[in-house]
Amino acid sequence: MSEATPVRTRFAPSPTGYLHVGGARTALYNWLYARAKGGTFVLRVEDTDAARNTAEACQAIFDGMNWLGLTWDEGPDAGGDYGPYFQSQRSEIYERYLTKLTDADLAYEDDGAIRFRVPDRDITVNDTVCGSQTVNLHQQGLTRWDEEKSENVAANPDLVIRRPDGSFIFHFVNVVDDIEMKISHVIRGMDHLTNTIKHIALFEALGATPPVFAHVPLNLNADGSKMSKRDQGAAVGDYRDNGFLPAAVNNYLALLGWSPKDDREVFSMEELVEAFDLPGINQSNSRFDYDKCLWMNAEHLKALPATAFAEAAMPFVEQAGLPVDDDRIDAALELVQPRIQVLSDAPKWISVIFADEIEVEAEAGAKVSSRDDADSVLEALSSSLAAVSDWNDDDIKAAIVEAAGGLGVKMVALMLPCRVAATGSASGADLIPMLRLIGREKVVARIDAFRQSL
RNA sequence: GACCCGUUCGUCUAGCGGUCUAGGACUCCGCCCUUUCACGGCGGCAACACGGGUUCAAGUCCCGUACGGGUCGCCA
Repeated sequence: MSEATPVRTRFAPSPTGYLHVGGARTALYNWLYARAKGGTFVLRVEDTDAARNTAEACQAIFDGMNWLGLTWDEGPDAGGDYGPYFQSQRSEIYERYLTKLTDADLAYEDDGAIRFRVPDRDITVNDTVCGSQTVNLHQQGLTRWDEEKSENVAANPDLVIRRPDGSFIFHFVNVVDDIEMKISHVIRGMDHLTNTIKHIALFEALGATPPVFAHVPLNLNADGSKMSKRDQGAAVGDYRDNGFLPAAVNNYLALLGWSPKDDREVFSMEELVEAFDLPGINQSNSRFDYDKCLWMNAEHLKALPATAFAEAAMPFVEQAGLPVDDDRIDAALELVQPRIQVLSDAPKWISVIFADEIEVEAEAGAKVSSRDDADSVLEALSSSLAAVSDWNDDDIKAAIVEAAGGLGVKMVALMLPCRVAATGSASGADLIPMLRLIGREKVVARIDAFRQSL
């Protein structure tokens, strides 16, 4: 029977001006589940709080989801049979459902507002992640916690579903929309778990069968605090700007609160769809680990074909003002692909190839200049490299070996001085290919200049 | 305050009564590889919140405590 019910999941964000990673993960789980089950993923914008909802705020959500590749089958722009997909445009539907309630005497007016008559009986939610719990809302709602007084005060257990100004309350529209949009599975944050009892009461009062619920644990900062907009890694847009791959972010987010139950960690989107299922969702909150997210991105970067990597890196190269038409760009990118963690690192690593002048980092420079033989080492390097007629990797290496031989030291001893003098840094991409790309004249000139500065 | 959910290495997690002297991953450290820098390979440090039960046997089941999170709105 349930097999016959088509899977329809939804992500219902409220436009806040950015897509939060917590929201993105919820969206991902809904998307993944719909894809895995051959179902439909619906995007619905919960913009009933008109004051703070703007077109730009909505666009930020769409941009974030599009970047992640979490495309929706129904929703804004995509259309669908159950629109409109903005709650602000669905008042007529809500009025119709409200009439159902009032006609059945399940709602009544109270001081201009309208309240739903909460039933005085046990209601049970069977959550896929958290198990089942039973509550009598009527009895529990008799008192309520007063924040200012710090004590419980008498309360009306009946739920306000429409304000005196005619606007509807979240709990009501949320349920109505899920009924109207034929949502089969509600996958959302654990913060809604307790509210779900209210929702079920509403579903039942409206004569609808509640969907399957799966409340996923929350993501917190590394220190256990709540993630807010300013926190590192909180906004999806930052990942795009910092050179993360969407697949890597999805991969990391998927693993934060869900596990395939084996030792696999690096997944493509297709593999994620294949492996994802509701029982794999964990029950406890998790903390965001930016380092591991970086590692994940590096893994995805390394797995990219060289052309795809170059394509992904190019915007960052261009933004840094590097000569994108230079024929050494592709070779340079190939050199850094296995080494960088985020695409935005690429320009830093390769800019030294194209720069007219370089600045030697103080710490790196000191490592070389503090050596007694610094001057003779640099001189040997300079003259040896200057004499290379065919500037290729083998001959460059041979020249360094030769310089070392002349000084009676191993080649290894010259690598760091050479790197620092030619690139200005003690670390970076594979040195000999780097020297090749920089070019003989520049390499020699830089070594000489560094020697002068000693 | 009431109610709800949770608690395995610093972090993400595997574990669904014996195979756990608790496995994998990130981070950190060491070794190897190597022309440097990295990658990679190998190895190391590091956890069952606490207390009671149940059981021949508990990380795994039950109860309590502590801690963390959430909900109690005419916010979403």
